[in-house]
Amino acid sequence: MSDFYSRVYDIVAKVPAGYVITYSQIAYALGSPRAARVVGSAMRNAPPERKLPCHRVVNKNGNMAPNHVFGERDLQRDILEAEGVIFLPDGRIDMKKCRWTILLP
DNA sequence: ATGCTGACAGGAG
DNA sequence: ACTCCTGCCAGCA
Repeated sequence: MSDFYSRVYDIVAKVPAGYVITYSQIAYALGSPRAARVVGSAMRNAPPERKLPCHRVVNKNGNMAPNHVFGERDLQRDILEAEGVIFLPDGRIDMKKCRWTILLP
């Protein structure tokens, strides 16, 4: 596993239940603000043994990853709702209230 | 080894 | 407001 991926996982692991974080936030925290895409790849290749809360990683619009990634349609949404994440009437996450801010070293 | 792809996002036209 | 182009980096053909 690359160092970059490991750091991504490390950050994702720190996101508490009831909050979400964006791909770009993670990329920024890693020193590569434009590597949001790589963060997505990292999630796709996420090692199950780390039991990462990948459902808490969303895009800046407050939308979750395409349904096909989690297998079942809208599964990610169900999990997030169960954790206390607030959804807007249009089906997007209320980023204003649920966005987690990374504690920078 | 070379090149294309992708759970994204920001800047330019 | 919307479309296109580019950055980033591990995987896979």
